[in-house]
Amino acid sequence: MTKVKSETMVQMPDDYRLSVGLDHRSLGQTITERLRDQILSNQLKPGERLIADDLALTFGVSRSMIREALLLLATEGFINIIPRKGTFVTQMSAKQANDLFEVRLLLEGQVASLAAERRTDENLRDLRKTVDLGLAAALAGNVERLPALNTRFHNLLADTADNDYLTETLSRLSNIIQWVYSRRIIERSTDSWKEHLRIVDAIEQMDPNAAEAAAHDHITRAWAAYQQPAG
Amino acid sequence: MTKVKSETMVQMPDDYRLSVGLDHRSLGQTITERLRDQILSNQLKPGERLIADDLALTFGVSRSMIREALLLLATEGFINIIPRKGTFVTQMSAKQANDLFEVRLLLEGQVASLAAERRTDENLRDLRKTVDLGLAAALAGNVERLPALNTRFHNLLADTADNDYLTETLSRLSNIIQWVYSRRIIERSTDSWKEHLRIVDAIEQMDPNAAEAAAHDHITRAWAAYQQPAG
DNA sequence: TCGTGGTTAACGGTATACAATAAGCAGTCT
DNA sequence: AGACTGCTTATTGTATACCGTTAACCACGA
Repeated sequence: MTKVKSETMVQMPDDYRLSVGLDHRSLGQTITERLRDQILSNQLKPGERLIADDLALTFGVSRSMIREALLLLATEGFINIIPRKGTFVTQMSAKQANDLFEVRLLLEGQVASLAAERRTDENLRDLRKTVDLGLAAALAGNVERLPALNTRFHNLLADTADNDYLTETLSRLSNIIQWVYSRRIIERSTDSWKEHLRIVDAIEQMDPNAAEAAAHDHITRAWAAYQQPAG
Repeated sequence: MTKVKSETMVQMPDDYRLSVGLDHRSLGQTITERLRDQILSNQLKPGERLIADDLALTFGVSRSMIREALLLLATEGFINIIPRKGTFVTQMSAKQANDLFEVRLLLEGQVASLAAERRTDENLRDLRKTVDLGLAAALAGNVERLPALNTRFHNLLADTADNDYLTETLSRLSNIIQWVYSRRIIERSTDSWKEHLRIVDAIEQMDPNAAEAAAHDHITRAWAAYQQPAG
């Protein structure tokens, strides 16, 4: 936005962003999100076939944008592109869900641990505020606010851990995790937020081991709930 | 971790693949690989701008395919798409390299640990064979074979750990790891393969903690070498 | 030296075309 | 009836042409 220093270098825009991968973009990105939302909200069901032309029509964009979105969603694991056969919403096997759980356990534990090492007072304040809101909402049965708060909490944790790659890796998985676990999230929301609280407590004490343990505990309980026969 | 039980679900093509995300496809995929190779081999240098039209011309494909490839490479972190400004080969800061190291340490440690728990005799045989080849090649100064063997070793480890998500997450990072660390890999190749050997020994004993420790040690040494002033 | 405005190259996105292929259907043969 | 065969159609993969928008460059004048 200010001066462009033209050096004898390979050309670089001066507001070059250090962040990993792509940043915000509009249409393709937007379509990706809208499609992902439809998958998350179960409007598009596992196993269902996605037809590019139809999607282009319903979203009112060109097929190029749909292709772009499908490609991205495939890298996130939401859909499965089988060349020349079609694109299908992913159906997760029990083994895959378990694999996902293992990875989540690992990553969230590390995030909590790093967050405990590196937190600032401001981080802590934000985390506390979010946990307060989340716990209150859970107790009040205010379920529609919970997913957003949950996402916020995990994003704050990631920020606090201050590792771009870890954050990106985890956030890549977190959408799909949310998808898999969603059917159980609501009914254990109060417990879940109490567990969040324990993580934040450990972070406040700057105790990495306790934070990691609390995160592991949280994920393990979520997993146990998920595995219980649906009721 | 064994059989997949097929449930009564929505329509599924009968050769539906269980794997995560997209599978093989040709052109876009091919272009992605070729571009990635050019980045890995430093033909395209960090900070360099990539112009879609030019790439389309030089690769002899349409801009659509280039866009597709660029999108994918951006998700892998090799390039950085800045809307309305351009696409640039990623330039990694010291902090980012460090972030990457932390994540790698975590993931490789977990892979080694799981591999130690779950290995079969066949896994072990394959790992040993690869390490033997790698160590021999390193000692013989046969450097051109090392990258492929290294990749093979890590792929075998991932297979042994038997967790699709972990494998995919790690492999997504491994390309870029290879890129970052490449300038130092060759000069410590013998040490590196001796460290691999220690990982395999621990896996043979099915000792997860030892395997994880050996993996951590390996990554930490690679990191230390990377950080030394270039010579 | 600093703006200021015009020009241009590249990008974001659309529309359209076409070959290749998978899937379904119709009819045929046994 | 059931299996085989070939036609038809829907959809994908890829290319191309096109246009509005914007960032970068350039020249000029104060």
